[in-house]
Parts: sequence; C-alpha cells; structure tokens
Amino acid sequence: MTRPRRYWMMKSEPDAFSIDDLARVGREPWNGVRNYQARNFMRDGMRIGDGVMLYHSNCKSPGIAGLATVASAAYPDETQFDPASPYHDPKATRETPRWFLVDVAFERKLTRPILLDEIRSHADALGEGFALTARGNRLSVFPVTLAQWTRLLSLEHRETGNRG
DNA sequence: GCCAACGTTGGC
DNA sequence: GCCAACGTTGGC
Repeated sequence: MTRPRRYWMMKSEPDAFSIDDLARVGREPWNGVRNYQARNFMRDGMRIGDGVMLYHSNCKSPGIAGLATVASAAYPDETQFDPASPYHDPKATRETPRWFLVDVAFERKLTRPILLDEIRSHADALGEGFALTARGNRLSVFPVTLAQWTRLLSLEHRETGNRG
C-alpha cells in the first residue's frame, strides 16, 4: 500500500554535516539521532520518497539549506554498537537496538538559504504549532505539513525585505 | 562563550 | 512516580 508523500524537517550542524556534504556523497545514513521522538518519526513515520528539508543549525546563518528525500526504510543506527563512536549507546544491543535511522538522498541545494529570521517572520502563516519556531524546540527531526512545505519553499524566490 | 530550555537519568 | 542534577541543544 502506498500513502501520500509526507514531509519532514531534519536539522544538522553544517560543521558536522552540511547540504554540501550531502551533495558530495549523494546519500547518507542519518546517524547520531539520540532523541526518542526524533527516532520515532524516522522509524515509524518516514517512507521512501518522503520530502526532507535540511536545516542548518548552530551556525552563523541558521536556516533551510536544501532538499532531500527519504531513501530507505528505517534500520538500526550502526553507531550505537560502536564503542569508538561518540554515538555509542552501551545499553543498545543488536538483539534490541535502541536507535534507528533512515538514509537521506540529496535532491538539491536551495538557490539561497531560507533563513530562520524569515521563517519567524512568517510564523503566522506556518501556524503556531510549527516545531521549528516553537519556543524552546530542540527536536532535530519533525514533520512538516504540505501547506508548511509549500509556504516555506515559496520564500526561496522571494525578496528578503518582503512586504507580505 | 553564554545561557535558557528541555530531555534524560537515577536516587529515593 | 517524583524531582533534582546533569547534559545537550541551539540562538545569540
């Protein structure tokens, strides 16, 4: 059975892994997510072909940098089993893995980043529940509605000093 | 580097 | 199950 395409936001620190890195490698296992809610979105919510906005966080100009697609079903994050990895989880076993990920495939870099400032200025249109601009939000993976996806992308080709 | 916000852990 | 301590996130 198929279901309609869904849309997601995934954050990454560009110093660690940026849209340019994804462009270079083409496809990447989205490892290192160690938050249960984010894990559940990947494990239970995502399907191959879903749309992904890649958001650059914890950097000089935070914002949406590019688009990707979900390229695999969820499977255990290998780094949880690796004692040498910073993502190692001593409580995870191969029999009962704790952390799951999906592969993410590069689609395109935006012609310009959609900056957090702009996203905030459109908070009304995006809705109060929009996780990215919700107060104190730290989730690194969360759903985006089709309406939010469309509105966000419409900002790509708009003047930054906008007038509504 | 600061610090507010938040999730997780662990003692009880 | 409570909650204080702690670690992390992420904008600034």
